[in-house]
Amino acid sequence: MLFHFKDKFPQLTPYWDKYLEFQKRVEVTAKTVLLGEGKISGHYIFVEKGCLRAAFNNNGNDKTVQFFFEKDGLTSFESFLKNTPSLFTIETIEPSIIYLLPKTHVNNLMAELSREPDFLNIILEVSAERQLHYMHEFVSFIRDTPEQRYQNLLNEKPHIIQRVPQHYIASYLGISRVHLSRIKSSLARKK
Amino acid sequence: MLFHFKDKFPQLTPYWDKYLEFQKRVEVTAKTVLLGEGKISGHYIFVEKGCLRAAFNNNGNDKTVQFFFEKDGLTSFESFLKNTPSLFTIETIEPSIIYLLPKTHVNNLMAELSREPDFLNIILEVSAERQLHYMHEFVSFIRDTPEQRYQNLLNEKPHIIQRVPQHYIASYLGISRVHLSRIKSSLARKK
DNA sequence: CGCATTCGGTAACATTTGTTATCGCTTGTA
DNA sequence: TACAAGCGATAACAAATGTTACCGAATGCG
Repeated sequence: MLFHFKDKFPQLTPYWDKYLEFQKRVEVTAKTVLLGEGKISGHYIFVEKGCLRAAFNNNGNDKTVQFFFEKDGLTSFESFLKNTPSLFTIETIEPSIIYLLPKTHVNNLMAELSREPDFLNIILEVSAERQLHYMHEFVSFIRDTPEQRYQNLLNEKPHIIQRVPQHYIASYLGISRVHLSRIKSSLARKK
Repeated sequence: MLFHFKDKFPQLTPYWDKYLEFQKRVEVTAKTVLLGEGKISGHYIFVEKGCLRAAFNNNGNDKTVQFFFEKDGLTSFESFLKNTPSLFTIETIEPSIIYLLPKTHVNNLMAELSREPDFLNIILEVSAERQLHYMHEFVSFIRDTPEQRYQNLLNEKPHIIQRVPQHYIASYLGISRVHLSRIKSSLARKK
């Protein structure tokens, strides 16, 4: 779940701030697991500083699903919503500063927010955005070659490529580390 | 946008029925285009009988994104929401009976629905479902081989494989028609 | 009926991608 | 400092997948 509540919906700032006191600030090293695959998500996670990824283990192969950076908020959506074991591990890539808001408070916050007249529209907008995000990823797999997918990432989200170790990006693109390396050198040759 | 309003949320039936009179019933042959790629979506589409697909043209290659059957409701979500050109064509696969509800009425219906106390939760549930649908498709591309994706489809949505021409399924799986044919005969040999 | 069109199977060959192994560079740490 | 571990480039080979072409069956239509 990817919210940018404060920046995108300033009218909600008072709500958000009210729950600041319930957030637990933690500083963690790189590769710290914030939520293990199979565990039930119990917090909303807000990235103050650093960089995280959501990933899962597939027969010993580590597969990255998404990256998160400063000001991103997230949970393992399905797990958080339905109280089911998380399909993903959430772990830091860099040393990071994280705020954790326990689920009970998230629920209270939601209940309060639902009285805000704009809330329905905000929810619709946020939901639509997330839906379109995954839809575009999905369509890209049907439509594009791995090389094109890498170029798209380079054009649309260069910060990911700059900040994230390459083998994570390879698994995110659905290809092997070796092949991503080949794609890069092939693109360098073309120029 | 995939709603099963009537079946899943019986409390909304009166609203739905009230707008029945504004729906236009059409009977169309196979391969009828209901919404062209690049056009702006102006209707909510409900499938009474038959089978549709959403697809797009990629350098002359036809790529299928999703299939729809009886009781599915749909629009080109992004186009409908933002009044932007649709990324997808929506067309019939079989001769079909379709109900079309013009956008203005959809908006009115939404406005009325938003007064229903359950509506926020319903919207959340529907949105979450759709988000998870696309997320699972996306994860499947990262995780699974084409052969596994075909088997998943066979296990989870056999009606698609039974009803839809094979070359549409191939493009939906992100592979060539020839390769899907290979996968099928390889699976047949294994058994 | 006869014909064109659509659809799916198969083969041969080309290209892409994965796997394994090796190397060098960097970084963290004992 | 020295050593191990992580990371990325590259090569050689294997496997997966795409492309093109051809065939035959089914279907729709004159």
